[in-house]
Amino acid sequence: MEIKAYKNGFFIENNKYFDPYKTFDCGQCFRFKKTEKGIIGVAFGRVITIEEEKSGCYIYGNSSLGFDVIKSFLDCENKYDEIEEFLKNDEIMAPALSFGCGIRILKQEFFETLISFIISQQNNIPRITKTVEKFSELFGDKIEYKGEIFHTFPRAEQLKDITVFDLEPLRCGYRASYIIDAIEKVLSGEIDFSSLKSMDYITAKNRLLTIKGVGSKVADCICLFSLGQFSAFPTDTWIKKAMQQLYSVPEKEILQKSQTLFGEYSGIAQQFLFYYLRYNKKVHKS
DNA sequence: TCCCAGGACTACT
DNA sequence: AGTAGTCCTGGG
Repeated sequence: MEIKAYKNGFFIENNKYFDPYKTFDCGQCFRFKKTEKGIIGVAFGRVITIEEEKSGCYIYGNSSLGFDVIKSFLDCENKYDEIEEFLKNDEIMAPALSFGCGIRILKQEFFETLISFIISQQNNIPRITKTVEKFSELFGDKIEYKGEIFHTFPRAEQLKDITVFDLEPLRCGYRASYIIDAIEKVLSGEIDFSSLKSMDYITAKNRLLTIKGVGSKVADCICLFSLGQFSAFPTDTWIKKAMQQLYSVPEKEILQKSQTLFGEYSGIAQQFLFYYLRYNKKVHKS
């Protein structure tokens, strides 16, 4: 997908394989919201807006955005037309692909993804959003943009010496101690983004599993949404039900089956399935 | 009041 | 090795 520098921002010409609303509303990120014109939120320490016009999308930041950063964030390199075409060979997936066409996998900041998806367990999206927002308010940097206050998601260094007590305002319950463990492991270098990025999917996932509160599902979310591991197939309760009912796969074989069905694009298939299920709650009863 | 929500841990067999 | 119970919290 082509992205061009335009004034002090960027422009993406109308493209059926980039729908900002679907992309930011398919559950992969928690810090963007709808506006009248498009989407606004915080990532990479900046306020980012995406506004849809007749000819395409304009992307701006409160301060200048690196071309490479935004290109990577929106996963401009991958060819979603080809990927979707490939996944459409599976007739069960086909309707989900048509329905969700335009979803892209965001490549998000590692630390934010790690903490956000720890918070996400046994939780619902509105509350996850609130908790992540509160976390940023408490520990991140304040940004004022067009009369509105935003907060960056804190870097690990900004969270030195915090305890579960400091997280009490989050009201995130037992997850607080998990967050503390994650912060400690990142600060000690035990969990290190650049080394994780250099690992293959399975090795990276296993390393992530050493963090308390990070199980298979959360680890897969981190692999997919921040490490660019598209083989990852986050299996939450919805996906579990769908795989059991649509593909008649026993629970234990879901991950394996995803690899044979979708291979290196498992993560993309997962997002389309998830988006489809959330809006067509057919496969909801056990 | 009880039950559950985009899981994971712990303590049992 | 595999699996129930349990865990914080807020909304229905």
